[in-house]
Amino acid sequence: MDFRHLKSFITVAEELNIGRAAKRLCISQPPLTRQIQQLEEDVGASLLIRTARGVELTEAGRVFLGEARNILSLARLAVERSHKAALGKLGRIDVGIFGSGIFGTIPKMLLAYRQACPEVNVVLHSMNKGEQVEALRQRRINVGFNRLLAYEPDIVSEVITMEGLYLALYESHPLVATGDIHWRELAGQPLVMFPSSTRPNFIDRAIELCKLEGFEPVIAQEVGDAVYAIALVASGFGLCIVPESATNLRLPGVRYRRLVRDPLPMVDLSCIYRRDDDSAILQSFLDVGRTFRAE
Amino acid sequence: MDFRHLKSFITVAEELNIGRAAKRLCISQPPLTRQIQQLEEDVGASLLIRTARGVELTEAGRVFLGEARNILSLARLAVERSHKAALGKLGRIDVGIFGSGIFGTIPKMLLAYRQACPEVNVVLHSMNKGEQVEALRQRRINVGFNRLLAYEPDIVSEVITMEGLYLALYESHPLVATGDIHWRELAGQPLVMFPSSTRPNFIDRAIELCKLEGFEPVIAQEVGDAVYAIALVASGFGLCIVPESATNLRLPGVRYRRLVRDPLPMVDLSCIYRRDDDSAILQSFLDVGRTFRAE
DNA sequence: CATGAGTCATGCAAAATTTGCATGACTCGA
DNA sequence: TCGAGTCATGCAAATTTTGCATGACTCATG
Repeated sequence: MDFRHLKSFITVAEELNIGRAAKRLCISQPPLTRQIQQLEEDVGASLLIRTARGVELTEAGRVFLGEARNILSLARLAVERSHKAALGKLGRIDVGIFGSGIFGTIPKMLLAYRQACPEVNVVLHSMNKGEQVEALRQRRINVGFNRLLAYEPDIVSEVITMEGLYLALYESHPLVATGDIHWRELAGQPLVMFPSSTRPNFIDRAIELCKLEGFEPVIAQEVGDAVYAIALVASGFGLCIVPESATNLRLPGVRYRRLVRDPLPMVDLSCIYRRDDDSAILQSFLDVGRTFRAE
Repeated sequence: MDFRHLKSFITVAEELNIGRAAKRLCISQPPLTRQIQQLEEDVGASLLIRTARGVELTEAGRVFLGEARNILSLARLAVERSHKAALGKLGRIDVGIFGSGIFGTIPKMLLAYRQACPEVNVVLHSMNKGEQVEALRQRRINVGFNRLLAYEPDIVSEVITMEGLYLALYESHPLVATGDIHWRELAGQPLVMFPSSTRPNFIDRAIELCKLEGFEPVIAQEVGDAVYAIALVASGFGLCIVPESATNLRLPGVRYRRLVRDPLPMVDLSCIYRRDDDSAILQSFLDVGRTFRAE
């Protein structure tokens, strides 16, 4: 049994006449007759009733006709789906994402990817930078999002976007009255810092900038996640330096002001993946990510 | 693309080595290599990554592997289902049945058929004798159940069972006291008669027997259906001659007594079908019916 | 660093399969 | 009775598939 047999049988069943079916299939009648005979022998049942004016379907033939159509459409689907998989438009991608990554650019990018490749199942895994690198190596994720990654030989890091830094203040704080806030004004202010993940991290970067301005920051509290940090700001614990994307988290009693100095302090949002990963799905994902970088 | 390509690909995907797969398929390695190449060209995507130790699946290959397995199992199923259809064990059978046929032998037979051929969809249609013959000719039903069918050249009638006749009486009737009731005792009793369908019918038969006993029956009421007739008996309208199977209908206030004379009056329950219908489904249905006749 | 075992790919002739032509056997309506 | 139309079959030609020999390449190992 063969796809050719199925196609032939379907055509014969549609024409109810072997000669006409042969014409439609662009072969002559005898080979078509033989194909049907072979098929019947293979199936082990008579599929056609030969009459003087053509053929009729037996019950087995009617059943087989339906099945044959199913099989052929499934075959077409198989080719189509393989094609899509080869283009990275079908399958599954596991994405590592840090706690506060769900604000700002990343969800927009995921949404754009979903529209570009609706048949790819995107699975998000919450993990910090170190866990992402480990998970990439163990192939538990295909791609990760983080900031300030130290160089790793087997990992590629692509900057998706650079973000300015903002200060989160409780609304009764005197600095709220000003517009942009210069970094030096952080001197002496109690700061809530995050995250305490693999170095170099966001805290190191903030401390470094304070030193450049000539003061040691006052660290009121260290927490693991931006949401916790901003919640503490809301209850008056102190101020908090956050990347621009975190300002999308609106909590009552919290205001955000841009932090400035020369040069303007910024932090990257990057996409990381295995250097040896040439899978189409990763490529299609990165392609969407790169359109964001271009903006 | 054909089934051979799919089987080859599945084997290669299982072995991850073309040479070993070829051994399992009992062919040499070069033709298998070519089959995979053909398949890849047909699908329009690379399915395997050739390495020094064998092959790996690409993402398209993984997707195609799943689809190929689906297709092959569907193909096996197609053969199996056609086989079953050829044996009359799969499909649909439309059965014509008269109103009071749902008591007694017919439901037992339908149950037995359901167990014998669980994949045949049995569709019941309520219709009287004349409608059944018409529906058979128009192929709206495959088989019908009825009694006392007059000969029709294109219809075969097979007796499933012969049933004795019973008298339905309201419980306060004097004849309830006796055991079997002789036909002659019906003289002068008001009778509820059914059904008034195509002749010859059950009424004709009853009247004929009355005349043989030398009296004209007193017909209190004619109704179309046994259920109505027995309901009228329950409310004291009169007595009713019913086939044995109808005694399975128990209504409060109704008693049944066997009707006797010499020879014992009986009526057939028969199965009818088109003489030119040689479909396997009908045969499988009749086979079950015939086991009932044998009892 | 050379070697060798193992892999998949390819050229080519032989084998197997499929096709088309000619024709047969049969049915059915004019 | 005949003729047009159907499916079936014998046979040689065309096509496809196969196996053998061999090539190109990778990688572990001495």
